[in-house]
Amino acid sequence: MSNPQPSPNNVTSLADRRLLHETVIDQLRDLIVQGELAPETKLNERVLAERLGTSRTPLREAIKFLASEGLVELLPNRGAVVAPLKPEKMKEVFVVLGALEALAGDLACRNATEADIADVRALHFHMLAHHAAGELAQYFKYNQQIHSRIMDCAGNATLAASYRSLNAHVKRARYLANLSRERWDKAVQEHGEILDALTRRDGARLQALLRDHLANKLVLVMEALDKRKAEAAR
Amino acid sequence: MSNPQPSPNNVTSLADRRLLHETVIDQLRDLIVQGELAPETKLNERVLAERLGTSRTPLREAIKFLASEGLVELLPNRGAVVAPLKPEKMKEVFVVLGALEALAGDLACRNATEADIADVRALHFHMLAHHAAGELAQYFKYNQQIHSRIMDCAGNATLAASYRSLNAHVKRARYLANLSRERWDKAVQEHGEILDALTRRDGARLQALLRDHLANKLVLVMEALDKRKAEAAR
DNA sequence: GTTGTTAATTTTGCATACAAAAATGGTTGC
DNA sequence: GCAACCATTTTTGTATGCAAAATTAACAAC
Repeated sequence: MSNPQPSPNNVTSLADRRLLHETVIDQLRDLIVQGELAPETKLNERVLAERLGTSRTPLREAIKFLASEGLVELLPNRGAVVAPLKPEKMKEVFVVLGALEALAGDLACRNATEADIADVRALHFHMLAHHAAGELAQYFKYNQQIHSRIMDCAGNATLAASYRSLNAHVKRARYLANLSRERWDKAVQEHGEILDALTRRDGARLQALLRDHLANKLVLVMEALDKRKAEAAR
Repeated sequence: MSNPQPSPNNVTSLADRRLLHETVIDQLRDLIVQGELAPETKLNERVLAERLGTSRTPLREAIKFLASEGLVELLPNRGAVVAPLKPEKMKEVFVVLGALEALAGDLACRNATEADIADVRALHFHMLAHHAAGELAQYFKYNQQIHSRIMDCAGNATLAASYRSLNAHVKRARYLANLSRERWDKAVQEHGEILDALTRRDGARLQALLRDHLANKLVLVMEALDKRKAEAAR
């Protein structure tokens, strides 16, 4: 049997063999979203490629991909930089996100199964637990999951993709916003109302709540951006 | 006045010297949107690069960029194909576009200058002229410009970018929808009401009109897709 | 004829090489 | 000292080369 192992014991599933440039896209996106690569950082291809353990070609492909998402900006003949975190841009993003989340809330009230809503409720109580314990990072994680879950309940993958793309910008800002206890409590209370509206499948109310929730978050982010700017000035 | 004019005969402005891969992005997008590269066409890198007069590297970068826009799909180790035109996907896109256009309409009613509205009106009458003359291609052109113009009046570049990206999918479908005279007349009439609502800056009404207008367009596209599918079946 | 297997071809994915443009640094003239 | 200019270095943009994977074709067994 001189079979050179064509594929009898092919254990690697199709999902496993991810391509290098795809992992690079994810790595680079994480670096940007988590602030390790600060806004307006120049992306030196040689240095970054080495850091990510790859060559320039897949890195450049990843940069183009993220440029379309708006996380990096392309400067002709001068490479690329991490997209700046401009207050004006952030306002725009929140307005669009508001419309997308509102739409998702409305659709979710119509399309969610009872099991879906039970899942959101479970996440909600996890979030409450971390809020009570003062664990901000964990709180953020479940908070984010709740919003994503509602988005998924809407049953519109295109909507979800647009949301995810824009939400990356907001996530970036989160790492520099520090929540006061008062604001934090308020956000948690709003989440209670959101869960309530979803449970009663009151689409109109859920829309309004999500919009308000985002508007309050925008205030937080703007304050953080102003503060950062003030610090940069002195 | 020491105007920094780097070189006297530097006619090429910064916008002019576009990079090869940027022109490739636009060329490839046009090929897809205008249907020259049909849905599900395999993108052979060697062939396409030759056709666009470039090498594989810029082409691959362009493909990654358009993948993020959703116009092409990446198949690991199997290259890329033009994104299929699935009815399900189209429905999703229209729902999201509806929310974005409605938002734009509302913002436009608040932010547009009188000059902006006059521009839209001018485009509207150009469109009417081409409708009267039965010139479908020119009608589409002005129709599209009206919607884009309203989008611009909203004064939210992020919103506009999201709209443009999703709208590319719809444009693709347009090339296979053939408008009956009745439907065409109805669309034109709707445009009259849209212009009216904008003129009166009635945001709530403009939102509703734009949503309905899109819903009607969706019906057209779905019919065209069904028809195409039926033809493909026999 | 169909199915399964294997060799040949093609195509993709990544790395590298090379050319053009931009950034840097140093020198000169004032 | 400093501004302008030119040479050097670095970095980007594009093309090409090469290995791995996938597709195709050919062929054998049933």
